[in-house]
Amino acid sequence: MSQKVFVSAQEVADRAGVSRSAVSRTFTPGASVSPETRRKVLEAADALGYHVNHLARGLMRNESGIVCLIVSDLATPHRSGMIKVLTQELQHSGKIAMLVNTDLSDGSVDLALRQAIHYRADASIILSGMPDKSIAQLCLKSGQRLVLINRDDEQDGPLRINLDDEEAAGRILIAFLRAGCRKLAFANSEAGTPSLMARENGFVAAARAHGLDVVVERYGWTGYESGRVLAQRLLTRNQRPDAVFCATDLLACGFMDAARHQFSISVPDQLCVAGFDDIEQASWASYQLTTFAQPLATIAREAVSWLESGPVANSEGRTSAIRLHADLVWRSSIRGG
Amino acid sequence: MSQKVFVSAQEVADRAGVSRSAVSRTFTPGASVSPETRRKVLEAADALGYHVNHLARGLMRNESGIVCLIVSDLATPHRSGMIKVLTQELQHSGKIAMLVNTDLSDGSVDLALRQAIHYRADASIILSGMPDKSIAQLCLKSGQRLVLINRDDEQDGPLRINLDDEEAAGRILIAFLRAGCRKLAFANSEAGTPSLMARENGFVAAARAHGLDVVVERYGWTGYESGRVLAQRLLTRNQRPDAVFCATDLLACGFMDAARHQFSISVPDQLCVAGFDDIEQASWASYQLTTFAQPLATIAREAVSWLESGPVANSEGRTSAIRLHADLVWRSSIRGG
DNA sequence: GCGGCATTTGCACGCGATTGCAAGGCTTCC
DNA sequence: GGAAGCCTTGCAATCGCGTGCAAATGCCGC
Repeated sequence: MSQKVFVSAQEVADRAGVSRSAVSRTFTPGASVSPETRRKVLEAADALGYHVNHLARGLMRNESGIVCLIVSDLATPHRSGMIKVLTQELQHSGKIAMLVNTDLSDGSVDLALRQAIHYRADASIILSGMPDKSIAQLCLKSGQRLVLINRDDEQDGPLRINLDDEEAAGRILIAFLRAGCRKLAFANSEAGTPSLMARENGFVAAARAHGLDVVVERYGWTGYESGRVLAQRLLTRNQRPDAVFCATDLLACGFMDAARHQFSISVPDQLCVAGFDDIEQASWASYQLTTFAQPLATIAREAVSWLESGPVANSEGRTSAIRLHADLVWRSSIRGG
Repeated sequence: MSQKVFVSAQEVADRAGVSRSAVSRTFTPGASVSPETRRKVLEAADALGYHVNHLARGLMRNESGIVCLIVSDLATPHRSGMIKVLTQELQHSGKIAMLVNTDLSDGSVDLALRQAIHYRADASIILSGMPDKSIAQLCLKSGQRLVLINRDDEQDGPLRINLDDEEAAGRILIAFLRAGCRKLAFANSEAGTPSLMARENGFVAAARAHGLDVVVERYGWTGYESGRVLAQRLLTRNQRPDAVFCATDLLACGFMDAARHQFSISVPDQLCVAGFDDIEQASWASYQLTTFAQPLATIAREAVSWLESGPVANSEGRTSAIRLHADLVWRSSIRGG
């Protein structure tokens, strides 16, 4: 194997008997090159295995084609599903994803984020519960476009994509009522992110509108284990709930497991359960969880097409916001249907 | 907000009253700069909000700091867990991850991969079942370092990290025998990746060594649904198995669910089940699956430290291979213990 | 045959950084 | 005091590419 690995535009130019500019123009859409020259260049490029160096191109164009995904709870079913559709959509539009994992607590997060900025990423998509607005600020100040998914930062500039959590909460309440439930509970984590709180508040408000109270319990991180603890707390009360809306499918799975295996409560006969996200596990036979599906494909498409719309039209801080509808996926964790 | 977004080294140099080289050297570890100059530079840099442009640096140094993660089945619990630890480890060592999703079947995969190469990624880590060796070849030819995880390509150059699948299969056989099982089955997908086949072959061989036969069934993709189908096929046989080793936890979950909810078979009383990977769901109360834990942290550490060891010492194709041990995680899907 | 016009091509500069080389400053020692 | 040697520093070349500008080419109509 030769020591010299990459071919430069100069070498292609030499072989094709044209100038280096001609090579550059051949690979620049919309540039003025004659068919004949283009043919010669492409031929030489192919023979030499030439490819445009994106580092150099990004340097010149001042636009790298890199989109930075800033993610916490990476391994969670919902988040990984989101990453999957986002990377697909990005690749589809010729961009490439850089991944910044914000799970760690040491300084490496900050470091990686700065890294991403130093690579002059064109944009960042934040799917992180991290309440730290400074990240977003940093991205904006670096001239990146910014997409916030399921966060509700009151900020100018970014595209904000959210679900109509309150409305969904109202719908699930109706479903509980139809099933004959009256002793309502809401199981939440302590994360306190806007979407989680919207679900909680929407549920409580809807119940109140029907003259009903909701027992709200919050605990820990938004995961399976927290669901179990929440079940422990809610199912040992004097007035045991007969319906619980969990802020997340993961919580719901933990909740159901504790209810069944620990308290021998039958779902949905004695207890109706609903979740949110429609992760894969919600459809598993052991859960059959009624839940709300996040429109992942739509979210990804909206996000990427907004990014593609170019860095223009940014009328000095005009905020764009998209509010999407979450479909109710009906399964057997609620009676009736 | 001003139009000019980024500060260049020149501006820092001007403000600090030094030359551009001094600025560069200040941000290059090991370069020769006097404490006094360094102080002035850092001060100016801080005031102006200067950061090294990694695109330009990568261009000069011919090493970008980018590591490309080539992944299929991104949203799978095991894969997303792998990605999580890898990104953490990479960030920890000052590198940044680019994500290429190989799930799509259209040309965008190839495109994204080439993209990654065009960004002059220093290395690629392949966690993809994709049997396409050409990807690996392409990476190597581009002068990248390459890490293959749980694949067994017979190739020179890359670091290959594998588990001792056969040995693990032997251990689980012993567990089944201890539980009194004699009618053994193996549930596999049709993916046919080396590690899956190693588990199958190892299990069959170990059984044969004990004078026992194994019913092997393969179906579809390595996911929950396939597990259900496999259960359907294996549990309707005349001689119903009393122990099944599933090539993957996801298969095992589907298998258990079908066994319980569709065939009303009690696990582990009437059927012992084991899986592989130790995904989060394996520990959920509904499954309590006995399985093998992939040493994710170790894999990530080995991979990244090998990458850090630099592009040297590549004695023209010397292959490095690491074989790791998978710990058996004992839960209640097998009798006894 | 020639001027006018549109298209193509090459030159040369710039993007933002790294780095070899040589000049300059300082200490040290004879 | 002066030569030797080390540490700093600036100059200038380089990395691979994009692009404005002017020269060159080709085509058309008169």
